[in-house]
Amino acid sequence: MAEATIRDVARRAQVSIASVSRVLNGASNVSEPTRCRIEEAVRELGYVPHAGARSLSMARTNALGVVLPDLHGEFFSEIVRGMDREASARGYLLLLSPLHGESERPAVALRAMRGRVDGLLLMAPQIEKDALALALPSGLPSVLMNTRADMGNASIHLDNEAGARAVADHFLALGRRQIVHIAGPKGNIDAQERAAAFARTLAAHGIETKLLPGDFSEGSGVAAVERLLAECATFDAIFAANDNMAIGALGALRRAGIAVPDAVAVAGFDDIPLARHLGLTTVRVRIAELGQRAVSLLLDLLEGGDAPSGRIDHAPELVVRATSDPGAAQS
Amino acid sequence: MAEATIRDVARRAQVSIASVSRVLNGASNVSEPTRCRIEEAVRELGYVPHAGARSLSMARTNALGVVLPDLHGEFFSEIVRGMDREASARGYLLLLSPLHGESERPAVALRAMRGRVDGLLLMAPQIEKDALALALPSGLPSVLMNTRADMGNASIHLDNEAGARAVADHFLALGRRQIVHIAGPKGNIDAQERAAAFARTLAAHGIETKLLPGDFSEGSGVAAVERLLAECATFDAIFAANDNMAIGALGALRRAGIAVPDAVAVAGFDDIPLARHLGLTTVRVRIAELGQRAVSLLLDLLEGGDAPSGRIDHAPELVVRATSDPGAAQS
DNA sequence: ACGGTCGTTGAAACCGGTTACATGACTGAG
DNA sequence: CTCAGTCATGTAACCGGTTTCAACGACCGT
Repeated sequence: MAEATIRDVARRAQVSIASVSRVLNGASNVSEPTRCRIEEAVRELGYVPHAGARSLSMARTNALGVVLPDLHGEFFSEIVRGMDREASARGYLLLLSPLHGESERPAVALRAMRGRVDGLLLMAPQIEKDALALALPSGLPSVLMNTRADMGNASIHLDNEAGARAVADHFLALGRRQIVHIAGPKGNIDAQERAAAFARTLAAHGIETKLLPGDFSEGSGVAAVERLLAECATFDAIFAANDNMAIGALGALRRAGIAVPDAVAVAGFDDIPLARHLGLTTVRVRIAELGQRAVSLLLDLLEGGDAPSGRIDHAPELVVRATSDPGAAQS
Repeated sequence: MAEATIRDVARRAQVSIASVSRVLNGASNVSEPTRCRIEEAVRELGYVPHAGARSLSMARTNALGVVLPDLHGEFFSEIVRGMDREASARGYLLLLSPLHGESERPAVALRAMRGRVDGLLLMAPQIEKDALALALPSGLPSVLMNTRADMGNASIHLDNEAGARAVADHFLALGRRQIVHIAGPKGNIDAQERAAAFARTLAAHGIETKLLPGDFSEGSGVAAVERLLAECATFDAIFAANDNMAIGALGALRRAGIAVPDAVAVAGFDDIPLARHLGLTTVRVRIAELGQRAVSLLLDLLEGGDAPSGRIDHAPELVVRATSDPGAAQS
């Protein structure tokens, strides 16, 4: 049988659809007997309101669009978990649209959201400012996460600079001087900021950073270390632009019989759950919290009407563990 | 300015909305000059079709509802990744609705999906058959994952029994005889099946399984081991109902100075990415593939019209690593 | 007995699209 | 020259709800 509609309910209860709608939405001005008849009809027909139709007429969907790049592993789950926590606490659903294949036009993904969601969460560290401005649906309240553009949109930014600086200072304090950075993807703003701040901090102490390419994948961390070994390079510390690569590097070092942290200290960025288990020194981002705050900001924007506008900064924090400090306590 | 509608475009291009709709959907029967005028109007107004309205009239949303329990860590990200891979490859979006707080009525989450999605993916290992039958919207094609009920719905099941048996056999082959099982949540069907099959297999060899309660969280794995130690129990192998708990157990054993695998072998279930890094022996589920297959099944159901109906079985596979075999190769 | 008020109800417009069908111009065959 | 058949286009119904507004009856005070 086809799904029952509000009209079926109305017919069965011998009332108009208006009354049914009122009962469904808990309007007060319906007499007791009528309400009962309607509720019974609803029950008998197993009627469930059609959310799509409702959002059309109310111009409100109770859903948020989430557009993420092809995130690796735990970063993805953590951020979605955080977003979901806040969203469902406030009665919203999450509509996921991965931007995978950075090649693909982001515009497509964004356009598909029109009329489906009340607001948009967009994380696009790869996209150029102009492309982004073009792709962003103008009518949709949006929160940008870790993007370059700053065009009046509410946004939340990770303080990559502070994080990278903390790692540099930490390495310096450990007395390391031959320092390697495994960078993230070329166009990625987070990767760029981390690399730049890291190199700058070291340079201020007269130390040159050896830069290796990477793409945020574990494999690229492995490759970077293998390349160092092949070149017979000497180094006593590695800072990878994210934990995934740091973990790859760690594995490669272990296989090569290089002592961590004695010979080489290693640090990552993100503090994914795995980092704790492996004793990886890293920069804690509180990823879930980042997602949660982004949603919270967006919903305030939506519900409050007035913009707390804001550009929020999300501050990271250095977590020292065994890969840089042999005596590091479990944390 | 408010978002442009199809009528605005029509007015601007001096045509009827029908023609605009035709151009938008690539219908062939529109003359070249008209098409151009319309395309230009679309561009000038920055018009983007309203997906919600479209789905209402087409009775098709191109979205799939995903209802998951409050999954832990990597299991969640892996399964969503798999689902998303298949869904977006076939042009669908994912609408997430966590069923968190198992207390909360699942019915609410499911009802909210009506009219928003074309099909439903439901993973609810906790829910009783009757409750599920009640909550499932009848008109919505659904794929059930790891649920007890089998009510004509398409479903995909993990072969928990085979997995648990494999672990039992493995422990026996290692010569372990004092074996502990850390169980999952009480009402969880996966947990129940694993525990039952494990105990049964051991019993067939005259070995009694010591059963400890758990809830799939890492902390409960820690707690279980601590309890064993407090009781001064003797044991030489632990099978946790999932990797998270196994990892917790591993940490607790390490802190207690108990050698793994020499004194105690440890195994988990799921093979989350973390398991590989920690060298945890486990049962590989290929979680992402599970999600992908579920979506694939659902879409075949939707698009093919005819039901490949099927109940698909997803076979797991034992992966032996360092926590049960000192010489285990990296894998 | 009458006008006014209130609470309940229904008719109909609307949200933004799609699409069946009608219309009218134009073409080619008989 | 007429008639059937195309083709491009427009009109209007429809998808399943919400909401405005008017109608209606009961009840009230005078």
